[in-house]
Amino acid sequence: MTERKTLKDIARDLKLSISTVSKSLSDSYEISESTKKMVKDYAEKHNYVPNKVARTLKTGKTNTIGVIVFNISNTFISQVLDGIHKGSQIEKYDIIIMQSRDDVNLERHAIEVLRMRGIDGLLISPVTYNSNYEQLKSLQDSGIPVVLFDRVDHDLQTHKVGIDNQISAYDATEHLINSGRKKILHITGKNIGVSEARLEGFKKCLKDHKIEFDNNFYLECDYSKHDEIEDSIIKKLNYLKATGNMVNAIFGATDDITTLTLGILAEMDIKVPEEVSVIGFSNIRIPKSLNPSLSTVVQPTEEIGLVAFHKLVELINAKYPIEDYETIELKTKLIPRRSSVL
Amino acid sequence: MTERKTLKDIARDLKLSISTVSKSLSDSYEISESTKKMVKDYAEKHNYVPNKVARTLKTGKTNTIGVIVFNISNTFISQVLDGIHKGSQIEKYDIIIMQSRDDVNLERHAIEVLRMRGIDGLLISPVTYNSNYEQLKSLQDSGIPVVLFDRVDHDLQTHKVGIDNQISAYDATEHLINSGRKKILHITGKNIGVSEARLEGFKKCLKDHKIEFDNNFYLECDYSKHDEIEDSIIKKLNYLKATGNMVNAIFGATDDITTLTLGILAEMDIKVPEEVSVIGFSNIRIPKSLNPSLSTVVQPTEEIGLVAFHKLVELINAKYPIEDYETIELKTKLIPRRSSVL
DNA sequence: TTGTACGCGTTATCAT
DNA sequence: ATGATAACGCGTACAA
Repeated sequence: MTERKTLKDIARDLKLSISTVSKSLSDSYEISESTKKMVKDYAEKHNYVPNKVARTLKTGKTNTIGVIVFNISNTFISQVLDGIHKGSQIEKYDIIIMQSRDDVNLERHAIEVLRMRGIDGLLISPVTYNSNYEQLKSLQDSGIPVVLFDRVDHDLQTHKVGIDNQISAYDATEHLINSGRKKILHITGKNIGVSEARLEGFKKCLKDHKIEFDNNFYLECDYSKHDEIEDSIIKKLNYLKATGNMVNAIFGATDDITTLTLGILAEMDIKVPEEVSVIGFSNIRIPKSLNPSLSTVVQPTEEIGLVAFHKLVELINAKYPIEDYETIELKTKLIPRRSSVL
Repeated sequence: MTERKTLKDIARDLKLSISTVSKSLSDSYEISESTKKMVKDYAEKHNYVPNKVARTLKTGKTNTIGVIVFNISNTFISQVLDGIHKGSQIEKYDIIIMQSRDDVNLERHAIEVLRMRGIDGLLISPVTYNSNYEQLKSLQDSGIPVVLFDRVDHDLQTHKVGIDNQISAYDATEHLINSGRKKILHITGKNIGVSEARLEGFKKCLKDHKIEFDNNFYLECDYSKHDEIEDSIIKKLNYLKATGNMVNAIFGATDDITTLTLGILAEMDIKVPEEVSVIGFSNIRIPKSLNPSLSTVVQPTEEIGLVAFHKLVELINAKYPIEDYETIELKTKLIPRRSSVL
């Protein structure tokens, strides 16, 4: 077992002082070319790797940012993470990812862990409206900037990066209405920071088309009990069917909900789009492989991650506290496919 | 902006020594209950959080493990990561994830970064057979254990956690043959550490059924050029069609390949399974929402992550160097659905 | 029961 | 051009 070399080891072996070695490796102008070359060669040969932990302790810069999401294996999230990762490659930041699993307490724990470990900044898609406001605020106050993404419905004063939820929902709803459907079931997640704006867009569209919002055509799923989502959708559809009040269209407010719904409809042998049209927010890469190909509101997932990351780095590097925070709403794209077109 | 409190601050404020404070917070028996209470209360009130960086420098333990995968947003990978995460919650480890993007040089860079930053262990799904063998070996030699998962076709001596690729492929192939298909196109990734065993299982099954392996019915996709995979599949299918040598079944060796293939077949208006049966390795959560519902070899993704993680922790905590490494092959499950059943 | 002093590996300041 | 030394925050052996 070969232990890691340190500056001290090299200094001893080369009969130099630690500081000379340190300066050589960082290519300081104070050191002669010959010495630099000798040190570098020696370091290379014995594959010296600087100890970032020590450097961090000294400089106070961790060169690490924390990311808190509800679930890494969610397709939308994993694509946003991809964007964040791309940014981090350019800016030389490491990424630590923590999951909240849509549980406020786990989210608080994640924030605590990241704070202890030391991060230069935090990207977070919060569990609910204003979840852990105090903790995030305190993190900010201690000099660690925070940027919100995706679920931006939160009172924390900072940059926020999401999409124009209301407009996107409006457009998707209108697409259903224009194809002749008026009995639209709206399925969404409970209090997940985007649901409200999407519902508003949905309602506004109904109103503009003189359709009354029917509370029977509304279902809220509890994201913190992820396994129950499927059941609650099944129950709702069965109920509507049994009461002779079946819808002819479904609006899915998240990608989990939308793809689950498609599978359920297939199992219930309900024809899409003949009997029920479906449109949804979705970011799976395979909507065209779905049954049937799914009409979707596509979010610029990678871009969300990338933009949020750059905004965070901007805050990290800011010399003076920023007061002028902005909320960035990226554009979505409506892609009609077979699930909503007869 | 409120700066972070340190032990020193608390000691000063409470007129105690740093070590008394330190010992109080770690609940040392040496300190009187009253002092401990006072210190803890004060720390709580001023929300003191210990500096993990300093602790790491002192103890040499980072309580962090590194994970290197080719792409976090791949469904299979993100589910494995989920398993790793679950394990880390129990064992109180932090996770740093790096992406290799199926590029040997990026993989090497990731290893370097993790080594600098300091990790207690590494989980890796390597880019190719024996990729960065030297670096991984050297990491091991410096006392950082490494565990391979998923792509375990690598000469590094260590624990490896994957699936019984050969048997799984054999069973999937046999399923196609039993449903009457003999002209089977095998689509796989080039040199990705699982492809070989899966191909072997495939070939063995053909042989056992007295079907000759036809090189025309074999396609290798370059994973490091991910965008080109779709094109190469389309080209292959068109070629087979044009030469009047179309297959009546497709075996997809990875989930990316399989779902892409389904989408392509739909666009080419080739009926599945009437004209072409499809079976594949896949771990998307929605195979039953696919078009048509996809027959799959389901891998125990989360379990792979969990087991690999626990094996790694075992190595980290091992008092003496382990010589007796094991390769764990978890069981897969074949789920026939509409894509392969007439 | 509490305090003193040192070291982890690095960077930075100040001498030589 | 090179070296000595302090400091980052914590844990711990040892002293009081």
